[in-house]
Amino acid sequence: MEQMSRNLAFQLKKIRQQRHLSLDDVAKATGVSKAQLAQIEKGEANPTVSTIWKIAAGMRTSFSSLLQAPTAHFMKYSSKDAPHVDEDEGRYRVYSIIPYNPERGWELYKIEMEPGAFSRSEAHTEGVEETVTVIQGQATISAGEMHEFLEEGDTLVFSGHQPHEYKNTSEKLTILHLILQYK
Amino acid sequence: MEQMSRNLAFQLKKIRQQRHLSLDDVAKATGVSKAQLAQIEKGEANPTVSTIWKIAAGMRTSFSSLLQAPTAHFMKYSSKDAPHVDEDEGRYRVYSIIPYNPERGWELYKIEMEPGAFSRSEAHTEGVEETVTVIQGQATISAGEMHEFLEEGDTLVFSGHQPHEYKNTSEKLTILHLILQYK
DNA sequence: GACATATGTATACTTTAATAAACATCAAGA
DNA sequence: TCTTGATGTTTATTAAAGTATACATATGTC
Repeated sequence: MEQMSRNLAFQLKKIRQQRHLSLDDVAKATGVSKAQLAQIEKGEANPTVSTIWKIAAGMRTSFSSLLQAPTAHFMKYSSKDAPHVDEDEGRYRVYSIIPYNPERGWELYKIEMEPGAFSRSEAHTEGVEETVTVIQGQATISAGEMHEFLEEGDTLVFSGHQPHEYKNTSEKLTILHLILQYK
Repeated sequence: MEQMSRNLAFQLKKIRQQRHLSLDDVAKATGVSKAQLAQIEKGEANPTVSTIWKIAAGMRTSFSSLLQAPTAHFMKYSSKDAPHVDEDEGRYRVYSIIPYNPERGWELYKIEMEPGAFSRSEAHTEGVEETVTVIQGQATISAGEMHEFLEEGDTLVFSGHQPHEYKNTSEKLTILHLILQYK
């Protein structure tokens, strides 16, 4: 996404201004054209790795510091446009609340389960951790050989590298929040 | 440089193979074309940030882990093709032994000073550290208000954010190794 | 053996990143 | 006021990133 372009925009501009350099100076030091640098600082560019490399090298800085997110944002995610997927004939519904983002490293889902609804997931890749909180209702969660019954307010954390199951063992609609954390 | 492309090539291939995915799988998960992914894995591509973002997001991984250098290399730098710059009418010569590299964060120079040769540097940007080792001869180094006389085998470390001077106070050729470290 | 499916490679094309040069803007200094 | 120089912006062109499609090569399976 253009998230990264904005980070780069911010960091480059910051470095350039801290060092009191003009676009021409930076162009000369990095070998990247002035026009392109201007575009990058405006966040209107989608540079290649080699361009970023040239900037990092010329400015004597690192990739990470160039691509670092500046500070906290103020970002609203609306459940209106949250995409969702159904399972178990529509009785198990998964809504993506916050999609995965490489900077963040995790994603957030809301899960709605009709009474008796059931879902089974195969083992994810190594290093995935699931954190489930029961917002409403009750659920039984199994991972490998372990089983746990959860009520409203309960939270379970488990490693997702093994097959696991979600089941609504109550008589009413159960709502979960699921955080998937990737290493 | 294509250093980064190689890191990306290695890391992507590693992830893909660890997870037993085909290029088509990754293409579908990331939204990046199979052809481009193949190129990237061969290290023959120079992807844009948005492409890397798509890969990181689709693979549920981070930028840093994708761009991480895999393991130690085995890389020879020849002093033959080391560029050099002269000062003080050719009596102060600076050879770049290892050029700056964003992954490394520092660079190495060799400095040759004829007897009496002299060089003055303005303050560098904040966070630069200089490490000077006398390989041969003697030198007097000043940084701000501090002065130090160095003989063969001596090393001096100082902060480069103030004006500093190098001078060969001996009767013979003095050779220094200079490491410039950037924060 | 012939067919089907899956996987990586090569090729033709479209889109766009990157450059270079001209242009606009502004602040000294004569 | 009129230059002059420095700085960022705009525009036209070129170089290459990215896509889509077709191709080659296996690896089963009937």
